Amino acid sequence: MTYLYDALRAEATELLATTGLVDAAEVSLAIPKNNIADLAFPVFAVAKARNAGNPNEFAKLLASEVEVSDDGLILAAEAAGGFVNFTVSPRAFAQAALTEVLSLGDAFGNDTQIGAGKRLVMEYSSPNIARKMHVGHLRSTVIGHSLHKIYQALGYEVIADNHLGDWGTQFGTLLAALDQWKLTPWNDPDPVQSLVEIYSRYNNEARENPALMDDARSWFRKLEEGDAWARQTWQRLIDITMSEFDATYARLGVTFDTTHGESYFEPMLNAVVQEAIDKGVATVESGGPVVVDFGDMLPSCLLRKTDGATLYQTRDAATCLYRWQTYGPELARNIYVVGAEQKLHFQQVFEIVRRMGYVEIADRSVHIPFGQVTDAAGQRFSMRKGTAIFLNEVLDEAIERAEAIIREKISEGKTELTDDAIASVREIVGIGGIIYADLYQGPDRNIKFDWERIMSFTGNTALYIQYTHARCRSILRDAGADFPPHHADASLLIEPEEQAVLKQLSRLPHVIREAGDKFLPATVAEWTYTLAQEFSRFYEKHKVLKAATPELRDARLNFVSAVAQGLKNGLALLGIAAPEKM
RNA sequence: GCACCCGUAGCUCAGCGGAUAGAGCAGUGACCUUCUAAGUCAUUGGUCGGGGGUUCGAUUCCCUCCGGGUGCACCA
Repeated sequence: MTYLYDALRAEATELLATTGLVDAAEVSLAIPKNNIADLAFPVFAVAKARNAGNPNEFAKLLASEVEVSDDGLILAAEAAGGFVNFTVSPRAFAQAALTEVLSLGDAFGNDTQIGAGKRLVMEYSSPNIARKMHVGHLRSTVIGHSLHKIYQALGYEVIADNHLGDWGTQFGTLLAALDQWKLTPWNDPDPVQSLVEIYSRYNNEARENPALMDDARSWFRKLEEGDAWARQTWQRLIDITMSEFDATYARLGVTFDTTHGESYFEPMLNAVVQEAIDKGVATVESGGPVVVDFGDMLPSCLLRKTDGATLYQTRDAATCLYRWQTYGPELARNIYVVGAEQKLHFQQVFEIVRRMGYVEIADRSVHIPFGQVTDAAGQRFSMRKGTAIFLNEVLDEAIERAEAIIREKISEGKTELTDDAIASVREIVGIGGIIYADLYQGPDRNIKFDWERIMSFTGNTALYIQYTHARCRSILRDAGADFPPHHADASLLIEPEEQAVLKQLSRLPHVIREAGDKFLPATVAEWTYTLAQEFSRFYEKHKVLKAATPELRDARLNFVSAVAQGLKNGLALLGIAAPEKM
């Protein structure tokens, strides 16, 4: 897909190449700082490579040799320091920019050729069955979901997998408790909460009475062996937990294509361990444990314990191989959105797979790590200490805070909304705020969970972007039958504020590609925020409905429509909704 | 001890080889009879953790030190 953004760069490159002073391949263009120009070519590297002397002089020479054409997008080339700066022709640029946004609509920014014919597996969220989702699950869910949207925009067939924690001795514990105490948590008002309490109570009692743990282990063994009641009850635990998780995902707008929990891979583990041994990747040590030694490269790890049980690494190696076998060579990437504390784990898993001879999938597997969510004092939230904040509580609180600000604006006479509209807008604003607070920054840092910051109602927030979108839609509503206009001449949009908005709009395709390359939704968040900011500056200074001429009014109506579209598309890539009115 | 991540304005973060280091919040001062002031404009605030090095040029790359976080086989 060739966008205006691409055409502009191609034209600048061509202009430079036709001077004969540089080759097209040597030209790498940058976006200038402080809006000095629209595109820049830093000549330093080329000047040096060609022994062309002083970069400032070389830039002057280049700029003087560039001959712009009358029907091109570029108006002029000027030297400034060691740069050749290009400025666009405002009318032609406005025309082209507006046309592509309005004609592509929801698809504006997408470049489906990039991923065409390629598949991509993404593992994210991955909570544990019989537990509550807490703030710690938010990051994986929200980052994963946004990347999911971004890769779809790039044309990949994305398979989102929720890798549930649905296996392990904790299920033996729960089965033992349910059996001994004859409990039916599925009939309780908050079944998952009951499971959490039952689990905790059983473990507490087991501290006094170690025989209880033997019972738990024996129930897990029965589960593994396929005991009918154990299997049926285990499935029931999954069902009641998933019905709660699904409700949370629905609030966040998150969906998955597969939910292959750890149990799904259980039957494959023995074969994987055996294959690793056969290929000399792992060795059986005296006493029985199966060890992988990476030499100086990485700390060694286990594929099988002395008691014969498998480990996390075993399961993830099996998962990785399963995906490669199931999704085939079209699988371009196997992505794990999992906390940074698992970094070493994934290095080990990918290296095991590589040493087993599956180099392609090892190369295509990537771990997207992110920092932890801590409390205001920088302490980790702990389930055990009871300091954990549950995800549903976070969402409830966000929605309440959103409603409070909405009602405040209504009471100040700033807006009018029906009760139905309030009910919808508070969700969009509250949940959007939570998502944006996580995505607007890169994933590496730890995040201090701070209500004042994540539910701020001013500045760089989802709310600001949503508000800007609502203002755009409001203008279009007020235009009534005049929108869409029959004839609109976008070349009238030559005010600096209009040009700034259009330039930002035209960069979305580039931003989506970059976000995909860097696995970084924050790139899209920043673009969307900047677009809202540029539009707000326009909005402050210029009138749309009361523009000086009917022609200008028509052009600006289309302009506003394009901005709304851009804001909506940007937010959608983050997994955030754009309200029509707020 | 070893490995990885982070350290940029009072606070939260962009920028990651190029032009005077940018936003938001907080502070100060303006702007609503005019399309939603949830906004806009102006302004205050920086030895880019310290020190070396590579480079025409370093917040950005390399080394080293300091501070904070995380991980380092029979948990996941």
